[in-house]
Amino acid sequence: MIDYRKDLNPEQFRAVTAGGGPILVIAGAGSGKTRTLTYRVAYLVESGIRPENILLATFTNKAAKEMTCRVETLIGMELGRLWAGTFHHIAHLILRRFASRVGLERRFGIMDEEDAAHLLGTISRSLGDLPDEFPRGNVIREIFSLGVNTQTDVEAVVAFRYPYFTDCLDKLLEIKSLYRDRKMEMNLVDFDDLIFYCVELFRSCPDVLEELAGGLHYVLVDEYQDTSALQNEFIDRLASSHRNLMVVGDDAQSIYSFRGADFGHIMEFGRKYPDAAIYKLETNYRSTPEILDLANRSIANNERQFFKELKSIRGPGARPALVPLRTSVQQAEFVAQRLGEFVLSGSAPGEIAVLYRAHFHSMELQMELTRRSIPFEIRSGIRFFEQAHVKDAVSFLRIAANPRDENAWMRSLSLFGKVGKKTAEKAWKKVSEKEDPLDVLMSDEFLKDMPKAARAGLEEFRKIMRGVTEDGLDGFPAVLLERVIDEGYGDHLRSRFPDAQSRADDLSQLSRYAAQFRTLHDFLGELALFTSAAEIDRAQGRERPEDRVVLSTIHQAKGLEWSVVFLIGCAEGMFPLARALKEDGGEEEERRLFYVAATRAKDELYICYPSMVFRRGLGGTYMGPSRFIEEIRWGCAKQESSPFELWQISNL
DNA sequence: CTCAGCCTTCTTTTT
DNA sequence: GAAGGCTGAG
Repeated sequence: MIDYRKDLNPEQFRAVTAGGGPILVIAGAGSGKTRTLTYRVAYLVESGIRPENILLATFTNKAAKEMTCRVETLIGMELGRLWAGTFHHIAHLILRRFASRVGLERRFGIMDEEDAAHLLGTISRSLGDLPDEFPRGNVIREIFSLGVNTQTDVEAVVAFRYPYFTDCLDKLLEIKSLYRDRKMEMNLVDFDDLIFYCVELFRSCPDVLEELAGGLHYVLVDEYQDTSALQNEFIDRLASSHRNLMVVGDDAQSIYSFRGADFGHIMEFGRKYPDAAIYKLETNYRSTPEILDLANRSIANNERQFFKELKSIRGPGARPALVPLRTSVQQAEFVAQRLGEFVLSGSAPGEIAVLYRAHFHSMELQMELTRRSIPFEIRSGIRFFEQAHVKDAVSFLRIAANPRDENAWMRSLSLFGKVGKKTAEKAWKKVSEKEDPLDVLMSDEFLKDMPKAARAGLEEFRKIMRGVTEDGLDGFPAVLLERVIDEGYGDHLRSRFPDAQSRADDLSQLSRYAAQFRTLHDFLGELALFTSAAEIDRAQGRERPEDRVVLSTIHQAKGLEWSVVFLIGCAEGMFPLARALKEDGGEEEERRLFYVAATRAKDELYICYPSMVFRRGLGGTYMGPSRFIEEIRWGCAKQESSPFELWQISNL
């Protein structure tokens, strides 16, 4: 039995042992939010609620995995059929079961963002001559996505967020409808569709909703401040039968408005559910008072927020260091040197993180760390499944799983010598005429009137596809993936990439991951929703020992903590990022991001900024320190009362 | 007509 | 560092 009183503070205890009904938990940074949620699940299970009657929605796969593990450790048993996962994951499970009720085929495939953007680009180009300022595929995708997530139409999104595309509106609407048709033809859905179709399903099929919501006695939502309108309706409906909905979040840490998140949802939860109980967690266990003081002073500059006062329970520590530097190269040298000193004095590298606003802010540091052979783990940049070679190899499997997936055909075909866009298109045309494109591929007819030069390549393609399809759909995904590599993709890698070995290693890792899935559909479905190699490691329970310094964007650092945090690139224009300030409420969102970054640190915080920023073309420009630094310093003329310790460069 | 290689452009944040 | 556009070669 768990001793809740002993393990939890009074604030947490009240939230964990609360009764039913709607509950809002405002959880400040480092106040034990995850602890509260995991104990709540444990508490429910110990009170006799069956795991399959509990739903726990999170934002990342990692958070879901971590929380289930922690609950299992707490209660000393496996949770089996607990509904835990990201919104997309849960929606995916539901949609597989009820696809036909919303007009989808049961075996639909999932497109990632890159595929979606590419398809949208192709569609818009097919509309003929477009002005140069017409949005590119990835921008169109963003516009549509924002529309779906905020539950508004394209007109509204363009009017409020993209007024400069007003002239393109008619074309955009046309593209949207073509996009919908093409997805249907190809039997594909995009990320947003997963949730959107579920909500449609709930709206139009009360019997389905009743069945699902009836089974969910308790619904818990993590990171509620980052939910979109669409996700909100999804959650509300799932909790509609029993109304035992507990949402946990912190309005001060809402940082995803760019993809439709609206922390208005957390602010207005009490109005939507007038009988909601509200609990606040305001004790911070993580950071020293000095670090917390800095964070509190910063966020105080925001107008729209819940009032709360985070208190540290820790003894005094060092003031956060403010480190002015001349250039980003010097900044990289400083961080690398300081890291070296920490490691020499016995700190574990895994207890240290370097955070930044945007991927490319870490370029110089990456080079410097490599030069000094300081091992680091980078949690940003290209995501594992979006790397070309991973998508290439997987595209053969996608054809096998869903022969109508034109994207996959085009991608695979184009990989071979002398097969370009035109030949690939021609091949697809021929193959898609018949009911089963794979039959045509294997027949003699396939090579007829194909360009002579391309025949060898097409033959190679056919060889791989034969390997992948000969067992029908009964082959194990891991085996099929190996076959793609053995039957020719391995050669392709070696001939094309200088780093073929490391790419091949990626694929073996992928194949090991694939081994846990029985069918191709299970594998491909999950694959689209996972995002990083690190997540594969975690999913397989072999997280490596923390022997590396972590480099991460602030976004990806949310919910994590380190003993020492370096926040780099705190120059005006880099952070807040000039482009983000153009958005409505952009400054406040950037400040929340600053708040998230600062509150990741337990013991020491270094805030670094280069004063010279090199920009493309025009040499170096002088940039002052971030306004987030200046506004905190303002009014603290005396160095003794400043929240910062100014770092002397001569230390370098 | 088709492909491949070179050039320019842009690079916020992510399930 | 990658994706689209342009141009020369086949």
